[in-house]
Amino acid sequence: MRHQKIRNMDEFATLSGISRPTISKYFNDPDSVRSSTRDKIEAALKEYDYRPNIYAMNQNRRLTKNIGIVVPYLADPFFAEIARVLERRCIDAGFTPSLYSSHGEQGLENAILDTLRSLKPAGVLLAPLGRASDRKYIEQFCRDVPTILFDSNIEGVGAAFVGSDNFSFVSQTVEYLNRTGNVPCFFEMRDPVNPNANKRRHAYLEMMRRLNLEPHIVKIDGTGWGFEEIGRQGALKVLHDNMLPTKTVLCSNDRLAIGFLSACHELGVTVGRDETCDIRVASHDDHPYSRFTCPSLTTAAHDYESVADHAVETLFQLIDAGGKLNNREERLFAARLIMRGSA
Amino acid sequence: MRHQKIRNMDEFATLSGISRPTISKYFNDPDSVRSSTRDKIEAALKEYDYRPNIYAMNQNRRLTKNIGIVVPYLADPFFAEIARVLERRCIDAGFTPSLYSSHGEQGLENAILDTLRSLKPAGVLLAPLGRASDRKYIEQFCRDVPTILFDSNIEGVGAAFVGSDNFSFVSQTVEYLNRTGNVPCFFEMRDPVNPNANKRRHAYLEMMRRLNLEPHIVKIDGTGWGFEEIGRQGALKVLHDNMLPTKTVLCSNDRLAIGFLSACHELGVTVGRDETCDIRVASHDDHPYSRFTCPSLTTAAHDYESVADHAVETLFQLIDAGGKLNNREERLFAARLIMRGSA
DNA sequence: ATATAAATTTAACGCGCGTAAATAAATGTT
DNA sequence: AACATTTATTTACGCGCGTTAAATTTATAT
Repeated sequence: MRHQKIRNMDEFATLSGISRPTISKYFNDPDSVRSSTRDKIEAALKEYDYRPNIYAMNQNRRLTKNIGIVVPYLADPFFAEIARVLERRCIDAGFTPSLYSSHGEQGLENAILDTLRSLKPAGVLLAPLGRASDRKYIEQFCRDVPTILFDSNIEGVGAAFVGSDNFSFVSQTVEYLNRTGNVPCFFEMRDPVNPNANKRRHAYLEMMRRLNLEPHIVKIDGTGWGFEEIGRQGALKVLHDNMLPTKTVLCSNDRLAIGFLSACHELGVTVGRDETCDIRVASHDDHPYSRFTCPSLTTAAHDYESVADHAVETLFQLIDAGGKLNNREERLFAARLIMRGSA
Repeated sequence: MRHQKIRNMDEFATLSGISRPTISKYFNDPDSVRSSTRDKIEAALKEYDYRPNIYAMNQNRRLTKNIGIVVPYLADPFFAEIARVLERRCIDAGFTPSLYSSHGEQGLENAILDTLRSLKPAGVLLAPLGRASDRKYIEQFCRDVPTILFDSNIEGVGAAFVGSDNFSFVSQTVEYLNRTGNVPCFFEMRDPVNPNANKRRHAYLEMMRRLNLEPHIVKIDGTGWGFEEIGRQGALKVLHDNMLPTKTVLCSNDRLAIGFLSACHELGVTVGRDETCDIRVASHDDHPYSRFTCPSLTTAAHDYESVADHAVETLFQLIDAGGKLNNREERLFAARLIMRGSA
């Protein structure tokens, strides 16, 4: 590699002995040029280490190769994990993903959408805040930019939705808990930020109805995205007041359950499927830390890979179709029950 | 707000009654224009909702307003948290941060640096992979792009380093553990990826020497960034073989400790500061989940805010200074001991 | 009222690349 | 070998904004 600095594509074209439009074509799709010229270009590329100016590239292009990925809360390892898979898929497909976290704030979510708008991305994968989202703002954004919603649905917004089937989660845990012991009560936040929480509550009620059992819902206070602490405080209160309606607790999500288990330990309440234990606790999401809780958490796992794959695939279809799909697909993936120590 | 679409700055200039160069000046620094014209521009901005094309903006500018933030592993809530604070600081200062995770892979770290290079950022905040980093690659990058290293130092690379003082972490935990009970052994991975791990081991050995105590280091196998599982497997083995040299365990970091506690629970080994407990466990980092382990984890906390503030401040100085600082400062922040249930 | 400084306007060029049309060359087919 | 087809070259324009220099207007100070 020579240390000669190359200013622009013209210079590189001269040095590689290929015309500039062909070089341009190569960078937009290496397979679009004859293999012999491709070899020449790549040889020169090794020799001179030239990279086209991305700003100049994108300014005059119909569509950039950028993809925006937006999650509501990146400090939640669940979103970090799914973002990781999404990023990888985009890179493999030749796109340049950029990752954004709304940090649970509506203002930031809107600001991110503004930023994305000016990035002129080929498409966007958006997991909205949920109840805290500015629906109209997102709606307008989705009209302008090809967007797939994931994780948390907003009815009718975006070209498609890809997520997990909350009924599949809850039906499996309820069925399992009921079959292997006593009836579960449902432990959740009073005002959940995420619409999945509502779907899960409804699924619980529906399952209990089908099984001809009386449902019990335990609602705890707290706002924001610090679910573990909220779950812990709620559990401390419920356990202390002896207000648990049943000896089996089904938490709406793993992060609440992590807090719940922490409270149990603090109060000396033993948790496990063992007969000698005081209570059982189960949950949903298969959070990356759920296998390291004490005891390890029985939960229902997202099909991360499928959700990510299908979201990205749908986005690529959307991009290929020019930004519009005929009908708004809502694709839900089933959960997988993970039996561990806690229930 | 009228729904008229504005194509470019020229059009917006006409509509707002201000000349284009002045509009351009305004977007580069609103305070650089007279307040009366600023008012006119901002009135028109509300009316027409125009945003300059960022690609056209950046292509012909010496320096963009972009700042790159790179962390080794975003699924680790510690990095997610510090990234959150860094992002916020950059936004508040009028910059546009973009976040990248190396996902523990050298290839990806290098690819991210390539991407950043073509983004022509004003500056970069880089937490390198550590031992897995391609030193020469990073060195070359830092020569071309104003870069501040944080969390994990590479001697002589980058314009400055901002991180935590590992000796401060370990000295406090060792002193505390020794004072309140028996001597701690040091639990760590055999081949740690992060240079902080080595500093912590040395700090442990030094502290034990000062206290005239015999050091014991327990090294466990495992590679990669799945520290919890590595800690768990290591602990299962050590506990099963009864190879723990002392009844107090000081883990190199919280993620290992989370795995350790999980193993203890599985094997029925009780953990806590209480006399009746089998062992005590402490650690370092004050990981976001360390307060929710069972029992909650005694640990030494990073001064997140100070590290983030100082890293960003130093970067801004670096940018103002035109990309070069006279001497490479290495700034370390002290830890704060957090006493919880585990030790 | 005048001198001076500061801000704005006008006019124009350049940045690096996308893209299109016409032409030329290479490759494939019979 | 003649033809059709694919691929590359030449030429030229445009994208939207940064930036500069000179001319002009406006604000501030004397």
